[in-house]
Amino acid sequence: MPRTKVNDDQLLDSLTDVFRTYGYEGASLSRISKATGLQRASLYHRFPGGKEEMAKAVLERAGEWLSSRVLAPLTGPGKPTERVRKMAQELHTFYSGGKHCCLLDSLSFGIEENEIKDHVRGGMGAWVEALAKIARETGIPPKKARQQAQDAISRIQGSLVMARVLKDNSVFERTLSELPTILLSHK
Amino acid sequence: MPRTKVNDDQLLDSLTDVFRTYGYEGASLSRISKATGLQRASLYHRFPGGKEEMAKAVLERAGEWLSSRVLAPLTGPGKPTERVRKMAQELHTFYSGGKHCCLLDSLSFGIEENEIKDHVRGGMGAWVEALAKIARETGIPPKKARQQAQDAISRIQGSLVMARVLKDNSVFERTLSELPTILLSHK
DNA sequence: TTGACTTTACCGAACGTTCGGTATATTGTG
DNA sequence: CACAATATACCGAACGTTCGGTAAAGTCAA
Repeated sequence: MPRTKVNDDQLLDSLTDVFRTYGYEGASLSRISKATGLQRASLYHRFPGGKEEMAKAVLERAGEWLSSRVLAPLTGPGKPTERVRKMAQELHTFYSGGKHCCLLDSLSFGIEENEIKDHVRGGMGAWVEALAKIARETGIPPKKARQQAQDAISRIQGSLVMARVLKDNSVFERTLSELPTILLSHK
Repeated sequence: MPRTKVNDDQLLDSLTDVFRTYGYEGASLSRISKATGLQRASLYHRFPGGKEEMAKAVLERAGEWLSSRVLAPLTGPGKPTERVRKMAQELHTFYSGGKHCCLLDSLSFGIEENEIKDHVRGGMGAWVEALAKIARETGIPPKKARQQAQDAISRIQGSLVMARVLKDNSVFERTLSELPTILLSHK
């Protein structure tokens, strides 16, 4: 069989880039075609379900990425503080130092309630839960642990918004460096 | 001459709603037409410059709103803590308790660098500066004051994102209630 | 007061372009 | 050849925008 022009991983990389930059609606097939180097029909060959299937595949892989790289360090060995610092490192890579938008934000923007939004909601919910868990492990009461987990993610999301609006990723960088304090403070 | 079907204020209200929900690209003339009750051609009578002029008018008014209602209390009478609490109240109204997106976020999403994005950037910059100023007034060193101002806005933006994704405004509500602490902490 | 004239607000229809999606043809490899 | 992968050409619908025209309110001379 003829060699694929781009392999699945490269394809999903490009798709992820378009979806997180433009959102679901804004990710037109023209933009996707240009970003991937494949014509419309080729895209429909790889994703018979069209744009929605592309978005779901992107979300699927991002979810695996979140689990295996961002959340996994939280349950690994080492002191909790050190584990959170490790997560911050992974987040720095994931968001390219604040230059990228969050897929969970982009893909939930400007669309009606649907499966994609459900998927996104589930992803963020899992993230909150994972952060709350490690906070509880350090002896923080459940309710407070949950609040600090929410605050941590809220600050990550907010700093990414500020980075995009202000074209300045300094708040994002500082937020990541303060993550252990934000999440594990016993005050 | 004939009566206007909707006055300028009502018109801008509807426009604001569409732009902050769908972003610039996502705010199609069809959606705008439906939201305002005016046909496409009528919209071009009110805004000869088209969609871009509509967005600029919306931003203009939002900027005035920000200055007169959100930022003004910060320079008014009363203890700093009380003034920040007042701003939080206004923000609660502005964002309808977290049910609305932030226009600065929506309108800077998914578009290339242009006048609108400049306008948005200026608005957020002014907001940061106003918050940093009141923090400095309480004796917080300039650098730390600026960081706390950034954190305050970062948390507001992030909690609005979370409210949209999770369909739960509790983080937003709590963030507003903690604003005085976030902004004016001397720790 | 009347009727002609101007101004203003709005609308229906159409412009060329792009949208998401598809049917068909071409290409390249086993 | 068989068959997967990509490309070409096209579809109806929606995009932002423009144009010609209609109806209502204001102006003003007769």
